[in-house]
Amino acid sequence: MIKQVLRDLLYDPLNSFLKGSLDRDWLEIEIPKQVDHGHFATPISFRLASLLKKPPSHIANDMADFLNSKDVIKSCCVCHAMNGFINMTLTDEYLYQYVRSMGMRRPSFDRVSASILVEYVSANPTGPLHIGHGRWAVLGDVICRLLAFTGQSFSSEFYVNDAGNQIQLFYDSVAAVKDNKPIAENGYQGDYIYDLATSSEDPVGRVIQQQKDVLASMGVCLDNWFSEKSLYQDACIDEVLALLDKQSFLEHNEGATWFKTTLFGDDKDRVLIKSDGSYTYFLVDIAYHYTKIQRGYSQLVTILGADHHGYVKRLEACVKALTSGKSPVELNIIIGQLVNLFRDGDPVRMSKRSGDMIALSDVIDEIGSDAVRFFLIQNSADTHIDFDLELAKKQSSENPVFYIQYAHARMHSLLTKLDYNEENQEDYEFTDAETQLLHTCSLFYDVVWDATRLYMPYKLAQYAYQLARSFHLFYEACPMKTASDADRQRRLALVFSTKRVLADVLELLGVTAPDRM
RNA sequence: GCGCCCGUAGCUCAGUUGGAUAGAGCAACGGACUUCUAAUCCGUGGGUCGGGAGUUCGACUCUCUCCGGGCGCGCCA
Repeated sequence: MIKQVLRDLLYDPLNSFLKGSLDRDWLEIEIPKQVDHGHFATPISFRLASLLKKPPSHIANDMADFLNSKDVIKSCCVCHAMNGFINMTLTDEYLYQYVRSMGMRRPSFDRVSASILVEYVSANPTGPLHIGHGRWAVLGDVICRLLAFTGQSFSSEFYVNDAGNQIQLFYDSVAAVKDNKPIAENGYQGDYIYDLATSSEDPVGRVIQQQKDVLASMGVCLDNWFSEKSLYQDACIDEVLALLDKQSFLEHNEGATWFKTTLFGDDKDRVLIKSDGSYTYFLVDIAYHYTKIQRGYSQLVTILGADHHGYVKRLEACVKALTSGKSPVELNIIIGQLVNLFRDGDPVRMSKRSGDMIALSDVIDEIGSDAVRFFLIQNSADTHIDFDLELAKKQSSENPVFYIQYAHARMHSLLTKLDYNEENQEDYEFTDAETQLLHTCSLFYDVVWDATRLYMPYKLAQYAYQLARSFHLFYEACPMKTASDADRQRRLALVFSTKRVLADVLELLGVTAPDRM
């Protein structure tokens, strides 16, 4: 990672400047918003101001002078102090060699956690997935791709709610249609119920298969599909009750058994065994989380829709109680805000119970997996998405997916048509547009790492756009066909490196990187 | 009533341990195609960061309060 490289480069000189009192964490590397402030900058003088009792600008000036006097810095970087910041401009050759080295090997990323389980989608198998499920799916999938890319130990899982009241209601609804009886008031009413009723196959099994197929059609494959029903067959529900009881987390009241979740910050205590003796969903879910912990995961990542955020405190209480007195397990819940579908500005209804809903599969059929994935991943999970189907279909500059893919197609075209020879590179005098492209490329691993450790995959989508933009700009400013041999080979080398980065980015996003469009 | 999320340019959004003159894209307007793919690029205009108060060298960022929008608050799943 380039920031790490710079931090390592600056640490020793600055530490000697400060006579050995430099804390590594203070040496923060930023990317200036304005290009004339250099490629990178550090605001370290602000941190040191109170310690040294000098104004930041003085400290920055002294440090920049000191750094520029050091041969090891001077060979790769020019430092200049401005407004208290130390701005750094890397030499073209250093930047180029760094970007080139990125293609040779990946850096060794830190561990996020010893072993991670990512649970996502986990929709009820009582009907088709909708666009919101699509969002959790892409979120989870890109997170998993990032975890794999950065060498983490992890697994992904879909929790199948194939037991309980809703399932019974679903079976009843299908059975009613088969018997030519009306579906109950609170039953499932969609057209798909009538389709399912024409088959002798188990409707739940068919819905699960359909969900798998839809996810696969958008490039989402989970490692494990965990059945809720299987929990009833194991002894783990009893084990969980015994475990909670032993630690006095349970309470019997009004004929029911309660879990004192208020001990762990919940608003009120929750029922686990109803007065009629049946189990609540929550109890079974605790058993599910018990198995996660038993399976040895040290971090549990769970993606929930915003319509379930009221459940967060309960889950946190559950994990805290189950690990009480043991080594802690980190629970990391990501809330994805809801998605509203629009067509030409008009909202499209998505009620599960009514017949007129648009399923995720319909959206994928209409606009394609690439566009669906990109539109669902490009914003922070915290923002509500208004997803306009007509916009996503447009093949124009309004549509970022095409902008990015077109960049890749252009790169491929250049490299095949202009006969790039990797050995011919010897010129390191880059123009502004070339340097700017190199700089953007150099940030790739840093973006990957931020997106991974913060569980913010949208940062990667934004980087994809930024990289495509840098490239299109370079493309306009730097002709290759008509350039001198030296210019052409230097630029093609840059195209070659950029293409590799962009292909990696698109692979991480699960969006195709077309060679021609 | 309580809890979580959001409010930044006409629109969609970045801005994450508080730091430079608040940034992009789209849309609008004006330009560039005998070309390596114009699905592109260049230029212009556009802001009381929802309102107010506080914390300090410094606040879009932290605290409080109010306003507006979304979603939750079952012995449902």
